[in-house]
Amino acid sequence: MPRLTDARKELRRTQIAEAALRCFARNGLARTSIADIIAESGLSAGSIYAHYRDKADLVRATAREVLARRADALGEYAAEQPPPGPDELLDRLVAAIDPAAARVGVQTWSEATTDPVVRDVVTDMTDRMRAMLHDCVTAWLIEVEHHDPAGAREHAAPIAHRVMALYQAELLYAALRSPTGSTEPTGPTEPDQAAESTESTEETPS
Amino acid sequence: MPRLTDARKELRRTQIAEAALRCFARNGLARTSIADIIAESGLSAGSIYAHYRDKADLVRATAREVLARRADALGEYAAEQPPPGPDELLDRLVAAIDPAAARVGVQTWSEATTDPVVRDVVTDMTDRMRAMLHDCVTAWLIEVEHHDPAGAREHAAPIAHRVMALYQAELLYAALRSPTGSTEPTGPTEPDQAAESTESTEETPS
DNA sequence: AGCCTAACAGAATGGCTGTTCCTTTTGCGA
DNA sequence: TCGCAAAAGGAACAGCCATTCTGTTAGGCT
Repeated sequence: MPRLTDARKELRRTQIAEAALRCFARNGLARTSIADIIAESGLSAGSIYAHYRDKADLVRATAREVLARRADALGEYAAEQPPPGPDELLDRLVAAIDPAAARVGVQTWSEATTDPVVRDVVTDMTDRMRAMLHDCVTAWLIEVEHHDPAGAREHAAPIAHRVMALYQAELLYAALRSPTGSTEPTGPTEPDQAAESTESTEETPS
Repeated sequence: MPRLTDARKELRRTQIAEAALRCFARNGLARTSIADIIAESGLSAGSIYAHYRDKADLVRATAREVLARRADALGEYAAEQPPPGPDELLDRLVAAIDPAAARVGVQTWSEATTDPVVRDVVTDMTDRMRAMLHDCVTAWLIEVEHHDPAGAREHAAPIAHRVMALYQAELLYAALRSPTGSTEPTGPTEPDQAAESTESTEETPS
């Protein structure tokens, strides 16, 4: 094959990224192997490594994807006229949460704890979303609440901060509420039995 | 050695768990190998496996530990007289956040996404903390705000929910703000600067 | 249409990881 | 104090996993 056209190349990249996303949502970032992604995407190792430098690169790409999708949703809501108020905005954002994406989102936060690149992606996206919220709340204060335009932005800042925080908490709750990972999609592996309680307290009198 | 006395056994368990905690805070749950924990604790594989069934068991134990520590801090604040209001309670909780513990806490959330046992631990602890907040806010409403005792509990519920959510979001921010892990297996973690004062929002959450 | 090159498939590999096994040591009960 | 069994040490091991390599194929450019 010659160098693929940009459109086709991007198509393959998203094909891989979405397969990875499904795997991550199912089994978590750490417990997803390249073999899993190969099985899920229907491609091969060679193909994947032709499009992503390594696994960390793929993780970063999906992290960007998940966060960007969220930011897009927010931007959509925030651009409406008249500008929605903070409570309504939060309600809409929460209602639009996709459990699978929420799981991967939380995993992304964890990854950000360790990987500086992912951390920057997360903080950038968070700041961007907060800025959009800030704009929206400011517009709402002025246009709907008839707040004094002079101090509106300043007044809106803590509100935007709070909406962002509450949204992220709801994201966490959605991730925890949704069912835990299933077995692998293909392959005859025995279903892993969940470990029983593992705490100490040996009551054996021996 | 015969079966160790209970006190000594628990001592070894916490010695291992705290070494693991440092490793997790430094490199993350997934990137921490048993070899790392061996090096950090100064013990051996045989010793570790005498006290914990496997790595997952150790992870679960540290997850419990981290969350329990947080719940204890909350319980301490909430038991004060007169009962602190939601804003002050949140400020205190946020000020008491330890960056290393916050990192491991976020990693715990991620693990809860995949491991049903950890998920139950996280949800149980979250519910317990929320219940404590609920009690505290109820007492505050009645004793400080002179709210009608009849509907106080009902009125306090959404407030407690919000405080919990805002606290968890601040935990996330602390985890992202703190420096990313080093590669050195150095011993004690140096305390990072605590979060600045969180501006109190204009009013109690509606 | 035809070539040329990069995408792709799939096996090979080497390093690392969790866990176990066996030996040595040592704390505790008697 | 003595002895024993459990705990600690640490090497060994088996399996997995990310990545690479070698052909093979097929898409775009001329």
